[in-house]
Amino acid sequence: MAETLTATALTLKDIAREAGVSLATVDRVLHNRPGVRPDTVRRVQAAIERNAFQPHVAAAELARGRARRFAFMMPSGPNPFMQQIEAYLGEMSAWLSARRLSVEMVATDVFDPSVLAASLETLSGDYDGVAVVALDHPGVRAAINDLVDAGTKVVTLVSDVPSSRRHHYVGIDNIAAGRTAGALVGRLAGQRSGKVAIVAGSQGLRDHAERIFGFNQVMASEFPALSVLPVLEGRDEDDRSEQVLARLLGKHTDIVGLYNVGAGTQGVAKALSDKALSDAGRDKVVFVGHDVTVLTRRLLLQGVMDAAISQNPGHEARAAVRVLLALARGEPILREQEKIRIDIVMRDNLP
Amino acid sequence: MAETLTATALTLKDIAREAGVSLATVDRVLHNRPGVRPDTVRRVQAAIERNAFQPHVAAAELARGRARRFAFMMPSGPNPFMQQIEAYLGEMSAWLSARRLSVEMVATDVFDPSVLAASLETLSGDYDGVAVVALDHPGVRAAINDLVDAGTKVVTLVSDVPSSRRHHYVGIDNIAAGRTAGALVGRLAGQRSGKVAIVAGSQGLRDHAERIFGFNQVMASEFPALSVLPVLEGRDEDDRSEQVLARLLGKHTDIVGLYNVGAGTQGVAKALSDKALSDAGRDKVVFVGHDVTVLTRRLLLQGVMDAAISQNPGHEARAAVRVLLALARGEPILREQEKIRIDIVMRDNLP
DNA sequence: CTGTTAGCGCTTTCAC
DNA sequence: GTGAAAGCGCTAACAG
Repeated sequence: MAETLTATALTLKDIAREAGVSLATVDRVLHNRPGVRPDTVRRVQAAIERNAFQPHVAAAELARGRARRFAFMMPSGPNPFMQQIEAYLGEMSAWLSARRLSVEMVATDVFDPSVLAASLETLSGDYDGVAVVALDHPGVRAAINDLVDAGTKVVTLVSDVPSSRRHHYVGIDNIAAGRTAGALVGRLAGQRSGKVAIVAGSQGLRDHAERIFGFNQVMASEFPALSVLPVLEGRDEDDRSEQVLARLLGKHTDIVGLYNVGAGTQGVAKALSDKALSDAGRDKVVFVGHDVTVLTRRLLLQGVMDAAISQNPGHEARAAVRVLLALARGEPILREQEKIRIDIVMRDNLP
Repeated sequence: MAETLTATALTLKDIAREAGVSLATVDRVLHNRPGVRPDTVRRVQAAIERNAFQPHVAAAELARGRARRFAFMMPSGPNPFMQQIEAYLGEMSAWLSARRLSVEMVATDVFDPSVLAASLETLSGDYDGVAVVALDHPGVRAAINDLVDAGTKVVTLVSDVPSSRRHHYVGIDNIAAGRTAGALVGRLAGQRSGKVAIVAGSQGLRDHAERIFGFNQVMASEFPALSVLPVLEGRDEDDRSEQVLARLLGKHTDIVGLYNVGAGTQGVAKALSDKALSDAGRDKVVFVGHDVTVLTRRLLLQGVMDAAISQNPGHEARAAVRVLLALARGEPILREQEKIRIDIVMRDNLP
């Protein structure tokens, strides 16, 4: 009826006694440090495993004594989603300082590869870990690899550079996110047939490109009654997004669905509601976008937007910190815990 | 350009010096222990605040030395969702023992209030914290309050007893979950009109009742073309769920949507697919249920089920442990982190 | 290659 | 009321 989960509370000293060696030797084996004879290693490891020994993290942390410094390299400029991540990092400050951790925010132009690469290089040596919203570009990849080679733990955040040797990626699977968006547009359009528009920031951004890829995949295979129009690029800006979309809506009268891949949501919504006014009787265009911000929350509540595909910014902020910490300490990463899910947010499950 | 989040690393000793008292006194003030003159308290508090002092958790944990024991009281019997929670607790075992925490699983008949209350009473005194999947009943409420009065930290899990003095609830807002289900059934049904069926375990269960309430709310206000049939009760059992649903499907030929509130999914799916065979040409019934299990995952992939409303069992398990730990240590709870979201899971965003 | 030892920053007796 | 001092279980520097 009652089942216990836990090893008994042994200490290094117990293991040392059992293996017939000193504390220091056990410590060396525990951290695979050199300078121990192979069969001493085996003897100690046997004792450790036999007892399922887990060193007490609090004691280790205290003894190590060193404060750890992490840097977060974020896009400069006003991106509401990034601001949310920064805000959640701010909320962790008590948690951080109770663990003698510091995180510093570094703003840079992440869209210019050479600027981003240069900024990354300046971080070298000063930090135990770096989280970076990265652009997938050879220069950036090299900068990341340099950091890694210098012993810094590197985590890519939101946007990945899979070809680099970064230790971990904290963010969603953007292809799956695009597929999810496609399924939603298709399903919510019901029996209707017609055209579907896509507004993206730029197809040069890896995450946008991947989302579009996933979206098209689903549309092509599952919703033959809907045809996808060529991708519009709004550079994540409101004005430009509004213009390009308004023009498209003018040209095609049978648009039933819209996928907004990036930001520029304000402009997209504007173009859409202008159209709604002009063709009163008709069914509303199904509108799916990304991320829950002050704006998208309002649009969802108003029924202008039907669903937002979202990655929880609070979770991303905390996961990035926890992963960097685990990497720095040499602890295992709880993959299940740190995985970022693709959330579907509609009016009734707004967080 | 670079903004730092963190207090400088002061120690108790620094505060003691600054306030002109000893370590012990600062410690007493820090934990509002008695035996300190009021104005000494003020002086010390001033120093603490002036420096935004945060005691080092690792040092505190180490010095306290005591291992903490938590109990999880879970329903006996094979409920896949509960089994997932237990499995995720199991995965935490290394994490737990590295912190000298133990969690014990206690199975009991949570559906019988007197049995549950009695089981809770037996826990008194032995544990620092208890997480319980609770039935909302006066006897259970009293048992929870007794535990709280005895100094045990109590967290309700998945199913709440809001009228008790439990310290925290780890679970979703079931009314909102029901509303989300309603919105999905309604939206996915498209332009169709017809009837909608509900299969629940029992309307006596608080979470089921709340979900149904939310579901009906949305149906009534937003989908006038759909009419909801009286709730079927399947006791969360496959056979019974299949029978009652099959009968209903036979009686009404115009059922376009189905909401399965609890378990018994296997039976529900069976009844549904039998019907699908019999009326080939017609549109499939929109089927929305709860939780991602081996079974619902398969049904989603097969397209039998359209969406699952889900609460992340891994997150719930970890949140319950973290909340109990924070309560036991007297640390603040990160509400944002511990909040359980209502996930909408469709085929393409299966976790 | 291995052992000894001095802390890390708190908590907790036990004296005063 | 308040303070002094002995650890908690590790790590790291130094000795051997």
